[in-house]
Parts: sequence; structure tokens; C-alpha cells
Amino acid sequence: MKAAAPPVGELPGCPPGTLFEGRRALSEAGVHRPLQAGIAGTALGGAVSVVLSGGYEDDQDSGHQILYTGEGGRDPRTGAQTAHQLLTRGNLALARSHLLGQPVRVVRRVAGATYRYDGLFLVTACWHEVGRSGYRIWRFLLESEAALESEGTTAATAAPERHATTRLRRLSRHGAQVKAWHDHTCQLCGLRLLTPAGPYAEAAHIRPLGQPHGGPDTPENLLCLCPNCHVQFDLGGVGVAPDLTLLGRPGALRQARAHHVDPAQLAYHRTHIYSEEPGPMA
DNA sequence: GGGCCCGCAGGG
DNA sequence: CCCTGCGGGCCC
Repeated sequence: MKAAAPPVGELPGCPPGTLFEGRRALSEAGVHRPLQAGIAGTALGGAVSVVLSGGYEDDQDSGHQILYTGEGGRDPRTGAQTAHQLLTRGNLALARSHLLGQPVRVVRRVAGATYRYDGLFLVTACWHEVGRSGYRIWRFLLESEAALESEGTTAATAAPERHATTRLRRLSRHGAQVKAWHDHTCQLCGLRLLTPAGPYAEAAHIRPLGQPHGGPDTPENLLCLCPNCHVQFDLGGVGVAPDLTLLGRPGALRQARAHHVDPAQLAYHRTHIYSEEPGPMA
């Protein structure tokens, strides 16, 4: 008999705002089981809850948006980063939540040993960067589900489009042009996906638009991709080397005469989105 | 199923 | 500030 998967989402009798005295109480209520770790969950099932206790200087918390730093690689005595953070344990769990579009319970330490359950958040971005220490750290953007919903129902919102997954994808003004240059052929795998209404392709930003990445909406920052390659590219399973050969699979980036791809954006994707780590089910 | 390793505690 | 801690995921 396998242990029951930890419950995801809202817990009955525990609405946002519920207070807990100490980690023990949090644990016994099932809101956040571990007594010390900040991330709860499994490598396959994803993260189910996180605790923000202000331990990371780099974390930013603006209420509905939280920039969360992954775990590991720190000296337990000094807290200094002394090794790369790996996509394992809690970091992998959060990356799985991103992939699965699975909500994460967020708990904040509000004073002393008092913790407050603050509702469900989605992992809307997942990337890595090299910090001042010279070591790689993983970062996760958590956004309040409630805030995302009200954003979606606000008629005034412009370009952002959220699909079934939590990947934030925005429409490009130059998408049609880039697709035309490539005749709707995927630049990664060469597929030209046919439908009765015509060939289908997607315009994929190399360096994602908007925070935290801040990529430009220009043709030089776009690729013409099939839906499968688009997903894998956005989630870091495939990258493009400086010589335009592919990373993570055989092949090379297909080019069109009129379409200049900015090497700097490909470099950004390599150093922040693409990851060589094979993942739990490779 | 058992040990091992780990962490945004908590108190002294 | 330092050290003991405890449950849980995960690998053997």
C-alpha cells in the first residue's frame, strides 16, 4: 500500500487567513507538513505548500506575486551560497507544479512563530540564474490564484494570455510575419502541421516577455515552432547553442533568409530557461 | 521497509 | 549565536 499523496489545494475548514501558532500546528493541520523545510511535496507529484519566513534576502513579496528562491547549496552555518542549486527535492517539486499547473498553498510567517495560510498560488515562471556568489540558484514566480482570476475578468487587460498550463504566453505583433517567413515550418523539428484551414505554427518568444524576463516583442526574439516544440522550448527541455545546433536533442535551428534571430536572446534562453538536468522521468 | 540525509525551527 | 531536533521523501 502506497502512502497517500499529500493533498493539493484548499483544505476543508482552513480558509485563507487562518492562523497557526508554530510549525507544529501548521504540520498537524496538514497545511504544511515538514517541520523545518520550506517546500513540501514530491518529485513526481509536485509541490503542495511553501512557507515564507523571510530567510532569503533575494525573495520579494508584493502580496499577490512572490519571487521565491529554491533550496540547497547553502552553508547551514552562514547561509551563504557555496554550491549550485540542483533541480532536485523541493526545487524539482516546484518545477513540477509549474509544469502541471498545480496550485501551491502559501504560508507566511507574520510574526514570531505565528504563521498565516494565505491561499493558493500558481507557479507562473520557473528559471535559473547565477547569483553574486557565482553559483546557480533556482527561482520561482508564485502568483495568487485569486489575483490571476480577477486579472482575467478585467476587460482592460491587454495582451497577456494564459493557457491551460501556467505558462504565461503573450501574443506577438510579429507572429504572422515570422510564421510566413518559415512557411509555418517548425524551426526545431521541421514539422509543418497541416489542418483543413491551413498550416499551423506558433510564434514563440525566445526570451519571454514581461517579468521576470523582460524580453522584447521583436521578430529577432521569436521562433516559428510547432506546438510540441514550443512547450518543450518554453519549459527548458531544448535549447540552441551559439553555432545553432540544438541542445538536449540532435539537430540544428532551421533558418529563413529574411529572419534574423538574435544570438543574445538565444544566450538568455540557454542560461536561464534551458536546463541540462534530465528530470525525474527521463 | 529501514536508514539516511536534509531543512526558511526553536530554544537556550 | 550555536546546537539539537523531527518528520518526511527517497534511495538502497
